Formats: sequence, structure tokens, C-alpha cells
Amino acid sequence: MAKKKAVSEGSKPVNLKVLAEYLNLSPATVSLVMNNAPGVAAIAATTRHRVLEAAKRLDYRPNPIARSLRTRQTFTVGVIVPEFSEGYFTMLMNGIEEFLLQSGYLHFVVSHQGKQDLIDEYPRLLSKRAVDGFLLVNTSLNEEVSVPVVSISGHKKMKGNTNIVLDHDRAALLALKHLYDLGHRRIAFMKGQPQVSDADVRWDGIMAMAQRVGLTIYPELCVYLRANAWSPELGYPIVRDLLAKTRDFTAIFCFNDIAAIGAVRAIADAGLRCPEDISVIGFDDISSAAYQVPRLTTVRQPLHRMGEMAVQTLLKRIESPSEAYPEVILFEPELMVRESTGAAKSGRPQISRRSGSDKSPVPGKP
Amino acid sequence: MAKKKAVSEGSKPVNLKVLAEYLNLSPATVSLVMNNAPGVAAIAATTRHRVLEAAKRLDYRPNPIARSLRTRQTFTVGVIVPEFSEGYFTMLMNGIEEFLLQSGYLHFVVSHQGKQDLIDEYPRLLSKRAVDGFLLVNTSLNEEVSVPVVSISGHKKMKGNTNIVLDHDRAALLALKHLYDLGHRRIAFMKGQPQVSDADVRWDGIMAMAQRVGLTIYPELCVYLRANAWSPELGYPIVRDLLAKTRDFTAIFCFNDIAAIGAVRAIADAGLRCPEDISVIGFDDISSAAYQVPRLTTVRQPLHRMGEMAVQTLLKRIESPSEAYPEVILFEPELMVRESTGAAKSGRPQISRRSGSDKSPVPGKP
DNA sequence: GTAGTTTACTGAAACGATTTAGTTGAAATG
DNA sequence: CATTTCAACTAAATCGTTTCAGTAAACTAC
Repeated sequence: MAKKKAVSEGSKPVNLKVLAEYLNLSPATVSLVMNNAPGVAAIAATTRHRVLEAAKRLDYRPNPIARSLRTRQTFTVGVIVPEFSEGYFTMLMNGIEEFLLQSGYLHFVVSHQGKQDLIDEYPRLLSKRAVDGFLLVNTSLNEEVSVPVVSISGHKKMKGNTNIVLDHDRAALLALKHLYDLGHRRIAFMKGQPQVSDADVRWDGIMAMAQRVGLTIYPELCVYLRANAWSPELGYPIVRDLLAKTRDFTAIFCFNDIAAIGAVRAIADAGLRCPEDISVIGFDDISSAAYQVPRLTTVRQPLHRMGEMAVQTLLKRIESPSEAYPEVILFEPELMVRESTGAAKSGRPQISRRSGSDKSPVPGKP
Repeated sequence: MAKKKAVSEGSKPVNLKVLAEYLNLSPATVSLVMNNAPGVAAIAATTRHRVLEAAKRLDYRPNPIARSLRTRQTFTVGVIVPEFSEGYFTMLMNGIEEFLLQSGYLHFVVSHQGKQDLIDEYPRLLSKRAVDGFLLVNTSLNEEVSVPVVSISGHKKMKGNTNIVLDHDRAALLALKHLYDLGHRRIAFMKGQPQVSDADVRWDGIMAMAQRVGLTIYPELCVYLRANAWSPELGYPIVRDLLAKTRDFTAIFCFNDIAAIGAVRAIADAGLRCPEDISVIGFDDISSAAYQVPRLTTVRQPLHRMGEMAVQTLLKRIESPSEAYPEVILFEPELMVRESTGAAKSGRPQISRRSGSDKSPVPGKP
């Protein structure tokens, strides 16, 4: 034991040259064996064993930097996210990190806070650091990069990009059908921030499915997230202001669970009850959603699996870049019905509210 | 413009040699100028300008890998955390990442999930990748590493380690005094998981301050977190089970806000009200704490600032390792009084409950 | 005019791997 | 016996920097 320590900790870590000298072989031979490179077949089996054993005994660990310099591979990927937000981000990252580490990769994470200049700068910064690929979370790039890219909830079609996305039409359908079945007809909708790449697609899904279900979307009940924060501060003021303007709705479909928490709070502060007066439905199913008071009804995204799939796809593309890969990988949402939605309050003066104008209340399509 | 593009995007990125040839200078000279190295004084000002300008025109960017190979500096730090948890982790990371990027550093993040083998492996893994320093979050290492270390909420004294910690005595005092003043005498306490390095110190603080305030700690009202998850799932079952066993307490001091959310939920599920029947006090002040129903009273940790300070200290130590640095940097907590704590419910059969035994109810000290 | 000092650079050796194109000696082939 | 083939390695270039030890030319000093 003492001997082993003396060898491995004595002075500087052994490098290839030292190991080769120790073995009376050339660095080339040792390198071939260590990497199991094609061409290693030409090395005698006995020599192979000698090398491997000596490497273990001397605790030889190849220097990844030197290796990267030569091979242009760093076993590092760049992860670009809007923010280290609670909920969405952490669930995704757990999936991403787990699988990445298993495969021997590390990752740099940078957050751009929704700022366009950072969105432009970070890919360059990370390219300079020679990452082998990019994982984009809710972010879309303007310029192409020279390595494989996998986007989660990005929706831009770009060369070399695979999109991991939720089936937002289905998500919208699940939520709207649920609300419709509970009797809700006047529903408030919350659209995500423009810099969040999911926002538009989700919104389009809601528009399309509302029509399918037979729900009317009222522009005066639509609210838009702006602030960059992913904290309940996001949803709270917007729902508070909406309630100050009108209470003529029985449900609100929030952009995410964090905003939903803010919404629930705003409803309580307005002296109303959730779900008795207003039902709230969230999105994502973050880990605290099921423990809120009331427990949040929400559309679950399989974020852990999406993260895992993103990594798998990215690594496959890094390791064999010439193959063809799907442009889109779709995941199915799941409706988690809990306590924040309930039967629509009846007795609302729905008709009176709609008089006075005949034009379609749906923005855009007639 | 077209010309510029042709130069910068044409083929491979220019390297030092190409730039040097273009300038009719040696790589050595160019390198000196680019790095503003000591010795650059010997380069004529006109040459300096020529170099700088050509570098800009040809869009020369030094290859960080080659540079790292030579200098043994990677401008990368390793961040080791227990988990990508909501709340605590994200708030800290926002501070860490912001400051790190500003200073031109990137970071690898790995999470060990409380598993000892990973806690041992990751520092080696990251050392192999030649990180310039470590940032440990709620994690303590067994072996020393050869680069500077800054721990956040780590409490181990090790060579080369600076600890960024909260004043846990003060934190306990704030919380206990608050509860005491509200009339609470029988209080339940929740201790953090053994693998979370804050757990013991916080617990000791509570013990000490309880005595100071004049509060008795009842072993039967102490619960212990075990599960590794940092989700409300953490606090929920434990408080539910406690309530099944006894309801003879009027407040509970939770290990963190996430657990407090679980506790609030468990209280509601037991048919009790918070704070009327049981007051709940959390820890951290995560961003959704203020939006819970009821809004969470909690002990705030200045996590953003702690993260920033951690980075600042680490970078200073990386850049001038020989200087002396403090072993501990203390941060002050702040009590955020909100809605989840209220006056203790009176009329509890306190006396009857304590009869039958005369031995001190405080575990450990008499 | 010679020695010493400055000024403005440069050559070449690291750093620690990978990889291509050989080399060497022995065995097989015709 | 000359030639080819093969097995088992190795020499040396390369990746793109940094940095130390020079060096050539010009300038001072006496």
C-alpha cells in the first residue's frame, strides 16, 4: 500500500513519455494500446498486457487537454439556457447531467437571461472553448454553429439541429377539454415571454385547439408575460391586474407552474377562491406542483426523459455526424388533474358581456 | 464587408503562426503582444499596434486548449453540488454563474446526489480536466485537492479551503425568538439530511439558541430528513407521520422552504390550518416562498450574494494563491415574517403532556 | 575603436498527447 | 536465393500556444 502510494503520489503525475520509458516502448505504442486504436491489432497481446498493467500500476491518466489539442474533441458540451429557474430548468438538468456524466462528458452551462447579445455571444464563446456540441434549452440561435445541436423546446429548423419538443397541440387539447368538461367557457390565457421559444408554439396550439373544442378566446382575457424572471413574480402582477380589470372569467391557463403559483396567490389576494371562483391550470408539473395549496392541476412535460433523449441524440450525432437524424422528436404531455381546477361557477352574466360587438373575439382567424 | 467575411470565415480559423507569417514576425513576438506579457515592453509601440490590428482584422482568437496545455490554466472551475434542486441551488447558481462569466471563467457542474462514491470520484474527474479551482455547495470532500477550494455551506476545515457560511446561531435565534414571542412553546424541529453539510451546524445552532431563548426541545417532536430529494416530497411524509403520532405542538421549524411547502400541505391534509393551528417557518427564502398560500415565513439566506462572494474569493485565490485568505466568511440571515406563522393556539394541554417523567426533554445536555 | 548597454526581436524547446508513414527482422513464397 | 509478406513496433510531425535564452543591430561611453 505504502509502495503504491509512493508511486502514484510521489511527484508529478506520470505522462505518456514516462510510462513509455518505463516500459522500454515508444509513446506511440503505448498510445495505441491505451486508446484501443485501430492498428492496435498489430501490437502483440503480451505487450498489450504489459502496457495496461504498467498504466494501472503507475496510475497513468492521459491528459485530456493534450488529447483535445490533437484530436479536436473535448468531451464537453455547451448547455445554453435562459435562466437557472426553479422548476423547468432543474428537472431538465437532472436528466441532462445524469446521462452526460454516464457517457463521460462534462458540460458548461451558461444562461443568457433572455438578452439577445448574450444569445449571440455565448455560442461563440463556447465554440472557442471547443465544445463538441450544443444543447439549447428554450433558446434559438441566429447563427449556425459548426457542431451538432440539439434543442429542447426550440422550434427553429436549422441545419444540424434536432428539436426535442412537446406535442403542444395535444397539451392544449388536454387542458382545454378538461376545462370545457368542467363547464368553463370564459377562460383567461397567459402567453409566455417572447424570448422563450416555447411561447409561440404553445400559443398556436391553444388557438387551434380552442376552436376544435368549441371554446372562444377573448382578447380581453389574454395576458402576456414580459419579465424575464422565472419566479412566481412572473404571474402574480399580471393576474392581479387582470382581476382588477375584470372578473368575468372562471379559469386561467397559465404558461407554467411557477406563473400558476403566482396566479393562485393573486386570486387569493383578490378575495377569491381557487378553484371555487377561478380554476387554475399550470404547465410543466414541477416537483412542488403537487404540494401547493390547492394542489396544482397541470400539463406535465416529461422533462427528465426529454433531457435524457436530448443528450442521447446529441452524443450520437457527435460520435457519428454523417448519419441522418430526425429533425423533430415529439414527446407526449400528460394532464395531471388535481385540486386547482373545479366545476365552473355558474350564474355569471356571460351573455351580457358579449353584447355590443359582433366581430369575432378570436384574434387573428375569424 | 464582403472582404472581411472572406478573411474571417474563409477557411480554418487563423492561428498564431499564420498571423505571425502575415506580419513577418515570429510567433513569439505576436504572443507577447497578445498577452500583454511582461516583456512586451521590449516590443516597439508601432509593432504592437500592427499586431493588434492584424489580429483584429484576421479575427485571430487564441486557441484556449493549446494555451491551457502550456500554462496549466483552464479558466474553468468545477462546481460540485448535491442536486439540481429547486430553490436553494438555483438562487446560488444565478449568483455564481453571473460573476464567473463576467470574469471570463466557465464552469463544470456535477451533482453527486448525496452518494459518497460520487463525492469521492468527482473531484478527481474534475482535477483530471484541470479545473483551476473548486466551488463546493453543501458538500464536503474527504481528500485534499491541489487547487483552491471555496465551500458554500460546507463546514470542514481543510487546507486551502475558504468556507462561506451563514451565521446559523443568529438564524436559529431569529426564528426561535419569533416563535417564542408569538407564544409558541412546543415546537417541532426538522433536521436536514446527513449528507447535507449545513444540517449539523444548523441543528447545533438551534440547540444552543433554544436554551438561550428558554425553549425546551422535545425529542418526540424532532424529525429527521433522510431522502435525497430536494422536493416537497421531502417534508411531506415526515410531517404527515408526525401529525399522525401527535398534534401536541403549535409550530414547526423546517429545514428549508421546500420542506416547509411539504409541511404546509401535510398540515392541510390533516385537517388543520396553517398558521391558526400550526405555524410553519422555513429556511432559505426561495423565490416562491412569498407566493405560497399561506405566504411562508422564513429565514432568508442571501444566496445570490453568497454565490458571488464565493466566486470572488475563489478567483482571487486562483490568481494569487500565495496570499493568506480567511478560513470563514460569515453572512447574516434575515427573518422574513409573512403569513405562515401566527400566535400560538392557546388551550393546549401542555402540562398534562409533560407529566410522568422528570428527565430533561432536551436530548444530550441536561 | 572597443567594450558595454539597449532595443527589438527571434529560435526553439516545452506542454502531452495522437497518428501517419515508415523501419526492422523474421518467416513465407516461388 | 531473391523477393514478398508480415508482425511488431517506432520516428517524427502535429495540434497551437508560451516562454526562456539568445542575438543582431544600433547606440552610448570613454
